[in-house]
Amino acid sequence: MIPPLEIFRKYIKKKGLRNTPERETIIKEIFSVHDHFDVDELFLRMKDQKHKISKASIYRTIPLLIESGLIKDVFFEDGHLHYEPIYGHSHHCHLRCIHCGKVIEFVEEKMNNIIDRLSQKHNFNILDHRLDFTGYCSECSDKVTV
Amino acid sequence: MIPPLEIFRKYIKKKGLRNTPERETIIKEIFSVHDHFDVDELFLRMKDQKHKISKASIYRTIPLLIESGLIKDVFFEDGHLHYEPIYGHSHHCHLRCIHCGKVIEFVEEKMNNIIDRLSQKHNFNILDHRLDFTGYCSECSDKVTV
DNA sequence: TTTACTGCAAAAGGTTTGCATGGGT
DNA sequence: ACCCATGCAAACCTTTTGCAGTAAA
Repeated sequence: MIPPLEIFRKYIKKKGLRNTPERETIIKEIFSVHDHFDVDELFLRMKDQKHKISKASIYRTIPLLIESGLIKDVFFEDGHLHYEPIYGHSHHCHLRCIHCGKVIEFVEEKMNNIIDRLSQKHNFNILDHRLDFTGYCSECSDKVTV
Repeated sequence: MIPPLEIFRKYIKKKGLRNTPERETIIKEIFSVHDHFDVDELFLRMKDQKHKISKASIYRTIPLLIESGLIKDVFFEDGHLHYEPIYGHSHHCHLRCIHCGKVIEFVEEKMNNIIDRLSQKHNFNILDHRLDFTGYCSECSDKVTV
């Protein structure tokens, strides 16, 4: 598999932009963990590792990462977007506990059928989808017996 | 069917809060059209009808409308959340064109099966879900032949 | 050498909040 | 009468932007 950094370098070259150490550091940090992140968390993760990269650079890099297919925004919570790395990971959906915040990821095989059917019926060129479930996980549904 | 206003009045009473003309006006305006809205649009719709209700009141009312099951937030776009009335409407999903913004709503019957299966498998008490598709609609996929 | 990128700080834009007034119960 | 809700404006928070300096290509 082509590594994320290579994907990004090709994208940058195609766009006639410039690659920088800051951008590569951001990508390395994002792909060092397969997990959701928001801008502030990513900023702090890099700060912990003595990488002094400004939030402005993170904000300016994120659209490039989305357009190159490396990450995508997965949900809006606490007043801001949360992202996750998608390159190299199969498309998955989320099951999120609204009490403890735990997220379970799973792959829903039936989605392809649904997409085919919808594309035909509504004459849509479907490029992406998101399927998310919210509720209480096993531990929390005991605690929160409303 | 119990009207939205009645639902809200019951909710308010149960919570020991107070009902106000402002809140009722907001609910009437939201349910006068079955369509997505954001805070600013709602504010302007009411302004057009000479209802001088502040944005602060809208922002303070929205959580009550969500908790009482009248509306929910459906997607984040252009830097803010968009809502839609859900009370009295069957649960539906969205097919959204990323070029012209057109939204098609549809009901996906298979979701109940998926929910049952997931609830069992992950021992989750699933309360809500959202399934959204994005891509190009029939008109736009011609224009945007990348 | 050109000009895109960075960091900083200021600005912008949406949402929340403090406060005095008003109004539901 | 109590005290929750309102409107206003200020505060808040996340994101964007202007600018001067820096560094890819």
